[in-house]
Amino acid sequence: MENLDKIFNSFTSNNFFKNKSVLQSNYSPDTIPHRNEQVEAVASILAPSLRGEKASNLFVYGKTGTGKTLSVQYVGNKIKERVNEMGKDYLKIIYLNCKLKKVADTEYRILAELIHELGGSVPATGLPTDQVYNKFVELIDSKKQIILIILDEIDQAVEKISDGFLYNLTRLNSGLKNAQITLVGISNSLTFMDNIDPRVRSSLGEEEIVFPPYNALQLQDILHERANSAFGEKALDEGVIAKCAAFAAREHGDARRALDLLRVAGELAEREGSKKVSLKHIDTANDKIERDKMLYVIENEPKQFQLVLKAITELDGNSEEGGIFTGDVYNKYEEVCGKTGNDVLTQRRVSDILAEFDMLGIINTRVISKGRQGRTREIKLMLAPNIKVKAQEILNSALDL
DNA sequence: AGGTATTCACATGAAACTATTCTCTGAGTTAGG
DNA sequence: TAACTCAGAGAATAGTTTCATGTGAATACCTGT
Repeated sequence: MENLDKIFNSFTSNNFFKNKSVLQSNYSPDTIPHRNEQVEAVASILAPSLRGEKASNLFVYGKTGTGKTLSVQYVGNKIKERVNEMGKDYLKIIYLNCKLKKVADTEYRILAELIHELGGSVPATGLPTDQVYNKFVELIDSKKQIILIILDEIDQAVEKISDGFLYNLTRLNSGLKNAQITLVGISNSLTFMDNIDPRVRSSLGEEEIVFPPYNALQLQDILHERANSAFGEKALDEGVIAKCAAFAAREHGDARRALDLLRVAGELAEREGSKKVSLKHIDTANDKIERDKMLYVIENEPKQFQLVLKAITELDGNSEEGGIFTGDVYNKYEEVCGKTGNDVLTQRRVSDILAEFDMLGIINTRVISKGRQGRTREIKLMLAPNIKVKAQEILNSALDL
């Protein structure tokens, strides 16, 4: 029991976290370093809504962790504040993350969510979509107002739904007498606009802003700023921030990643009861993040995928020299299916599953020709030994072995 | 020896099938007028 | 009578199978020296 005391003590006495929430991903800071240009651009595009006029639709691109969402929300809040100061209420801002499953991954659900945000309500199912549209129109057109709809991760939604829905949204304005809608789309994919209905492209992309990735120096600035309010004095070793920034810069300048890294490193140091975050903690944190991400993916993979992965992990290491090939995996996979009483998929499908694992980075494959022995994929399992052990445990319990 | 043709063991594509989830429609139900 | 609810028909979707075609190089088979 004295162990418990030790754990609790390290949390109460050694509080070098002044305010951990600053490092969490949903925290929104007062300033956004190195994004002045973009923030100003967003602001000037959306500014007309201050006067109750319709602003141009805006489309924002950029990789994850480049501050897109943050900047847009920031500007949105400022505008909203300003409008409230002026004592008006003709502006409504709705933020919707299209990636959230079960909330916004069908046209119907997105609309339902929008209506919900506006204070209306619709049944979870049962109504035809155009009626939901009508309800939505009715709701917003009841008075003169500007509706600013921010659709985050819009590429995810379109992938699932099709762009017809965006077309409908952009066309909605022409049927409105009082209200006007401004759409702000945020996309992680730079090529998103390329395969979209031209009509949608022209109306949604009236204005476009690209968010470039941060470089290592910029990441350092960001980290410094947040670290100052997150940690107590002298809680970080020399070079900790530089190292975090360097790690994240390697991953296309993902600031979120950098902050996660710093936070996890801090948590590790805290748990250890050490007074400072050292470089070593960063490495451990990096491993841990990587590991947790991998294991999370593996755990949530569909059963058949897990069966295939199980087959690969069994072959990995103990297989005779020369690597693992598709045929080997398939045989092993059949065996595993037999043991666990699962249906056996065709080789064709397993081939696709392998390709998907490749995409996820769980395995690495290369198509090689072995001459008379045919053509196949050479497969390498990309899990570090300690992760592999853990992964096998997860697979075994998921497959009741 | 040098050149061609075969052949293997899958890769890669397209289309069709299937089970599940969504959407829509109309009948039945409810409640207010 | 209008609004709501719900079951079932029909449409969309994801996961998978079937069928078809493609592929790189080791190996087999020629061919002429």
